[in-house]
Amino acid sequence: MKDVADLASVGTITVSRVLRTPEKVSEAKRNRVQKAIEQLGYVPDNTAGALSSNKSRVFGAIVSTVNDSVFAQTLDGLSSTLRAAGYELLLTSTNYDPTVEEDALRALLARRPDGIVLTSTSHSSGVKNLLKSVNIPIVEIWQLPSQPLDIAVGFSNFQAGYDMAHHLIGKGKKNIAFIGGNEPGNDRGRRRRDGYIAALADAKLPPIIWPSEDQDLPSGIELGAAVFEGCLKVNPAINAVMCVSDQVAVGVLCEARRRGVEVPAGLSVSGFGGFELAMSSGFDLTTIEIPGREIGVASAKALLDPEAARAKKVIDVGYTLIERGTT
Amino acid sequence: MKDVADLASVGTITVSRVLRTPEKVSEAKRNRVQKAIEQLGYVPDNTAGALSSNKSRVFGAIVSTVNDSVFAQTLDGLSSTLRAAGYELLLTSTNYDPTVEEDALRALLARRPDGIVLTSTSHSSGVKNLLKSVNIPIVEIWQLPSQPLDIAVGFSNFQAGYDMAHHLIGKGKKNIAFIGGNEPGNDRGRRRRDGYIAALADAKLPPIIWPSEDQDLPSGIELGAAVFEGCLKVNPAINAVMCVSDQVAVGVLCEARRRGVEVPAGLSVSGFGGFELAMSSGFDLTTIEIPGREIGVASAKALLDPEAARAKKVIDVGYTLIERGTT
DNA sequence: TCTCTTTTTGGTATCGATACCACTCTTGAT
DNA sequence: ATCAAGAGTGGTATCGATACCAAAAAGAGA
Repeated sequence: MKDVADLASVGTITVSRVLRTPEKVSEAKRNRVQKAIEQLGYVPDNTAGALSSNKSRVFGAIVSTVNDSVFAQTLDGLSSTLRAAGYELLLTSTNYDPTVEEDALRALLARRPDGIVLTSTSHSSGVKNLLKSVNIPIVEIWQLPSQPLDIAVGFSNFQAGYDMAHHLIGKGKKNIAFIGGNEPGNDRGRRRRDGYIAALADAKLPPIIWPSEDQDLPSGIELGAAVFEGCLKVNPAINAVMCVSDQVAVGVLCEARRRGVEVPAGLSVSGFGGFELAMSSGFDLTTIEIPGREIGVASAKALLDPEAARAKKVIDVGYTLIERGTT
Repeated sequence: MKDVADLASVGTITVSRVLRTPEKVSEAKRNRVQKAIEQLGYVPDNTAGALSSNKSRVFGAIVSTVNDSVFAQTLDGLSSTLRAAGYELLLTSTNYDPTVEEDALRALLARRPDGIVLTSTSHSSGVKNLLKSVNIPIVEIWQLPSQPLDIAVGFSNFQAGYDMAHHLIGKGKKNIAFIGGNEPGNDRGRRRRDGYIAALADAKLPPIIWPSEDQDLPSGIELGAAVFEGCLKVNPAINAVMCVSDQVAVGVLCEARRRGVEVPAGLSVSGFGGFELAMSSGFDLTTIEIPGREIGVASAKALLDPEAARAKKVIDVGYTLIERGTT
């Protein structure tokens, strides 16, 4: 930076100002400085800037997994929006292991981020203390927590589960099973299940949940395929399955086709998530679509302007129940 | 850090050593320091450490998209391995827009990363110059470049395309079409296509490629579904389609089922990628599986020990052709 | 016991930017 | 012509760690 300043015959502080607040520098000097930067191939050192200004221009994200298409969209929206504003994203994933969260957070805080995004909503006390001790915006995303730490961006999984169950009930189905939602560390699926239970209770229908907590079954598509043997055979009265995710629903649909089960006449199937596959022509799956990218964009905005976001506290991006051919 | 040092009655440098090289500090002082750290809830400031040591303990990644399940696995492997070694990952995605790469790289370099991972292999001269001017390990992943900038980790898309085409030829198919691979900015699909062309040339068969470069068609599952109208109707002799990705292949299979086309008797279908769906029970798709996570782990290792990696220069993780029911 | 090596420890300068304050130079109003 | 307000500019201290060097302590061999 000194070299640039010398070449342009200005003080170092002017170079700094050209980069951060160019409007406060006269045009003549600004041009001279910019030419010098170009000429020397100068790349500023943000680590130094972070130290002196106490602003790192970096945000941290702790996500449960990047390996999920709708999560990935969120990350995408987050990172693009932040980058457009001149910020960068420090990414850490916990792989749904809650014990990793505190370590990850500590490592993140050592980088002095200007804000943090978290995907989980239940935190250990160590995590809560760490978050309280730093004075930066904290954004919890996806599941809206009942007691937000600071700012929350997402939607209500409970309500989504309720709505979908209500939709199936409205189609005249009386024996509706809920499939999945018992993965440890993933409380979002559980909330949807709770919404389902509430909707059935309101309609005075008995809930059927499969698999039970203690059964160790594969998740995803394979779980859906296993439904026929594991669940429908045991309880043949079931004429609708509400799946915790689109992946599971696709598994059910594939297997239904193979077995010649008619959908939705013999069996209604619903999904959740707006997974690409569910939207494509092959399946025509009724599902709840979550605006994944929008969650990312909204949380980026919350990080960039925490005051405005704190005024709202909870930003509900909502969801859309998309009725298609499987119900 | 000064507070911690005072509380433990040692110099600040000793505190620093407890954190970075604990084996060089006597046990008594080490314990005292660690207790003081705990007691004060001290979180070290890595931005300051980065400035003085010229080592940021952060690596940068520029990926084309996070929104792809196999890519996501790579990111996952990368980030887990780095975090285990005490490093963090700064993530930037370009969304397949090559013009973004230079900007993203410049922003990344301002953070003084200790190394960089790139997914694309063709770079603008500005990017190349920037990379040359910094003296840190550069790892290009997925597609193995013919002229690696520094270190490369991946596999040969050309060879994978060749092998799959060879497999189909071995099944007695004579009219094999290649579907997809023309998305701008994604040269990996193009390489697979080139491998396909080479294999067909070796077998003295004419290549059929759809859609052509100038056709603007949706990609992914929908492209597969469009094959029947757009391609097979025009050229009914085609009895095998080799798809650029599993997504496209799944689209073909769905549509084939609907139309009652027998697979593989009437039409062989192959995919690429090892997308979860292709491995699950519903489709039984012949595909090429890429060890996505392993690419991430291997590139993390290359970043952490660049000398060992540079000795090899190119790390080929290979792929596996998985023959299933669709061919 | 003494010397010599090795280990452990601390003081001070330093990394590269920005904050803060002070100063100069405009500009426009009186 | 004089003054006030504001814009533009630069000097210097500072952020919080580590590098480098020197000194002290501990151990080893005679």
